[in-house]
Amino acid sequence: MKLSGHKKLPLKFYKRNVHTVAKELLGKYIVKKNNDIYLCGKIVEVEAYDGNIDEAAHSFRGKTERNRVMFEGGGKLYVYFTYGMHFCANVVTGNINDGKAVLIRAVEPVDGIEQMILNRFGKKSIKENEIKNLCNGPGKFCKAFNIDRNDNGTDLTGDYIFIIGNKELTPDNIVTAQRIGIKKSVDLPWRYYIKENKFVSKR
DNA sequence: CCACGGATTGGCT
DNA sequence: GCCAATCCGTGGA
Repeated sequence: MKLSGHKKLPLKFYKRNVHTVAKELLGKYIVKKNNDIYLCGKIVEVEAYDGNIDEAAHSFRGKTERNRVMFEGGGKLYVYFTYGMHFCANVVTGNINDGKAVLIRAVEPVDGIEQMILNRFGKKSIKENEIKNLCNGPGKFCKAFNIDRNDNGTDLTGDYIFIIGNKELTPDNIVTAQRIGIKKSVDLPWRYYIKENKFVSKR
């Protein structure tokens, strides 16, 4: 795809309500420069986390060394390590000290797919019907995009990791559902994904 | 100070 | 469907 055809999202985009940002991130393209090539994926599934009222949010009990990026204001990438082996990436939203972020749960591979395959499986190619397994989960997405603790705190208005697109890309068929894999605040319907998209982690 | 368990994944039954 | 893998931040003692 042509990166030049889309505009990089400005800081203003991120400094808004976490649910507004979550839904508007759907359909947009997240880009990461990796080994001189651009990895690009269409965001198809996200979850909102709000430290004020959401016990499942890392920010719920206040700022710590681990979650401090969640408090640095909209437009940063918050990356954390979990289960002893996986990384998950979040787009921080709102203002400084809000403690709100959007977890990227799944993307549809668009560009740099060979490099994603290499990052995920350490080999050059996979079967065509395995492509949907490249980034259909928060840990899988980070592995494919080579996102780890070094990327925590990345400024998304820079040219290393950023998100591109415009308002027209926002899908009109967004499903709202309960979040996945959490034990607290399980009833909050804060998971959003594109209806019938094959690259969503779970339907 | 230390035991617990997690915003997950993949392999095996 | 079930469960092990494998760190390390965090909360309770």
